[in-house]
Amino acid sequence: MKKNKVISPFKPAAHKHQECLQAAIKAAKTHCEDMGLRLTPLRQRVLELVWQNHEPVKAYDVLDELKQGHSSSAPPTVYRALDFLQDQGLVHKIESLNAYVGCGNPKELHSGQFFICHDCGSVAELDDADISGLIQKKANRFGFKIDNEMVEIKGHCQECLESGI
Amino acid sequence: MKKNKVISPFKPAAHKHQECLQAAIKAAKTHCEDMGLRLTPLRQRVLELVWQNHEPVKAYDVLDELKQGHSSSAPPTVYRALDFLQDQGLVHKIESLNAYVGCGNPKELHSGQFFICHDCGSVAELDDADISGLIQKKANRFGFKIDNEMVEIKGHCQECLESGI
DNA sequence: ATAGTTAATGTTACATTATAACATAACATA
DNA sequence: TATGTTATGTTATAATGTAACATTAACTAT
Repeated sequence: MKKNKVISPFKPAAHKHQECLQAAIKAAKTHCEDMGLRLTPLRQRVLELVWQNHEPVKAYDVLDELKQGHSSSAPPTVYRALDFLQDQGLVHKIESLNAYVGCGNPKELHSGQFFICHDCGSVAELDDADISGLIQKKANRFGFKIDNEMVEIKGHCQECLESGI
Repeated sequence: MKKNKVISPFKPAAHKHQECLQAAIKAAKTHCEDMGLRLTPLRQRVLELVWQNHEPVKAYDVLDELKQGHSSSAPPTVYRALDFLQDQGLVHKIESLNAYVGCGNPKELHSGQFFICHDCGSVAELDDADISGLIQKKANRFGFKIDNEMVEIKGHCQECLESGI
């Protein structure tokens, strides 16, 4: 098992997003089956909507799109589905944006470290054991027991820097 | 200059909060004078309210208290003051809580790393160059230029663990 | 001193994000 | 099929945050 992974790079080079999305849905299905949980059509649809691109998506934007095919949707519809997906590690919430991104790595529950480009809006997720480990070490020094870590880094991705926006 | 500081420890042992608050206000005054900025009575009052304890405070709670002596207060009153104080590094926003904490270290603009106890609600701020440096190093690997880092760690502080809540 | 300028605050209205509470429907299984 | 559990529907409202414009206070340069 690699310890430090780039879960999701910036603007994955020349990737066919349809396949990317399919893979995520498939991983989610497998994960839920393994866990004895139900990836209902509603939950799957919300997951697909979050996965439409590699940018964080707002709950109410998901809601608007969800309504197109599912007129009974209301805020709780979306928030419940997002809660479920978050609990399973299938999406992460970006706290500093009040927005959600898909995660293709539901296997091990993790928090992840997010790098958010101000220019293009896209997000890269790392799951870096060095960062987690260092934070853990620092916490140990004053007897703090970690439940959950949130690391969100804002700045400019290489591609945007190079294109000189 | 020390590189790794505990800006604000958990439940500062046997501290007289009145003095703690006074020191923060004084530091704020000095900082604003140095910068040629106005720590108006309103801004100072908001800073005092945020500093009432070492826990994150909600904007609307500040508003409620502010209204007691300043009946014309409305949401923009508080958010403007908080924006000013954040810009000056006098308070930090804890994004994962939508809440604000005072910072006694306005000198150097910094992001800080926050350790938040689920049990007692208090927050410790580190300004740890090792953590920042490591994040910086990881970012460099994929050409990401950091503007701002947010590190918010949730868990249980030593005191609460020991008291076995 | 005072007119012009900028910064700060007042005020109203509204936008965005999220949850409570209870009703109904779908599913699981004895 | 009766029964409990999980998921969804529905209404209402809470919590968080901002836009836009009016007014007041403070600063600046004559």
